[in-house]
Amino acid sequence: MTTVGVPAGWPTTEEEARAVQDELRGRVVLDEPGPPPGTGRVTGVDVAYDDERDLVAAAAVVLDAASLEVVAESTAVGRVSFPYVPGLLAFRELPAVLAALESLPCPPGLVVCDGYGLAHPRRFGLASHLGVLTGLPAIGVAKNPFTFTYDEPAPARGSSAPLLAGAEEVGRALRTRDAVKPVFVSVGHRVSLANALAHTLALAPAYRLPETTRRADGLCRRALKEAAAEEAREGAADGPAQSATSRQAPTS
DNA sequence: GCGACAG
DNA sequence: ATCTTGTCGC
Repeated sequence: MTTVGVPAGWPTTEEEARAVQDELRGRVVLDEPGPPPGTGRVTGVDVAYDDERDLVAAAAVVLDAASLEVVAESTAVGRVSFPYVPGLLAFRELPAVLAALESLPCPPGLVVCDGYGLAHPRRFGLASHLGVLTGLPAIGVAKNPFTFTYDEPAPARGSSAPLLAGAEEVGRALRTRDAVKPVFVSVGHRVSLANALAHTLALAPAYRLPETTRRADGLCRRALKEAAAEEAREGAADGPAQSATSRQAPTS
């Protein structure tokens, strides 16, 4: 069990949060290709909320990039530290995500986020922010185009089209399944766009979303339900504090 | 000013 | 994100 406290100096207001993004975006590294797709480890992170009970649960699931089998996983539960504001998602999700990542029993390798990296109003979305704070290579795979525009990619799996902010390409709309709505991939930190696309495709052999986000989504939802149940059980005394759990897949 | 808007 | 049953199709 680890603690999920809010990082020191975490912004309280939208103005502070935007100032943090403006200051940190200069630290994003864009000239590294990142780990080769299909090798090493890839970690998916996701967060689930219960605003009623002021609970947030994050999960980190480490997969073997070649087999897509789960190598390790961890969860972290805490209190909501920031409201959802378009463009400031990282301030709502990162405290719990960072806690989950820190409680992993092994290195995460490439981190795949549920959201955007460079495809962001100030070019500093969740995946870039996570990358800068942890130093880890990171990419963003989102389910919606946010405020960006794109032309429909060809229907075949693997085809993609530029995700545009005006005339600037901030990512790609990538088809992971034939004739199914594309996912929106953008670079986070220390990974090239070409590799971000290759990783995403390799992680989504059967479903629209990468296995990393599917596994992390399922795990954080379970963790949230358990936390809500415990909250009710304890009558919300001191609150179930903020904790994290992790486990390693058995080596057979 | 109004509407849109990752999760 | 979350509220939510069944249903159409491979």
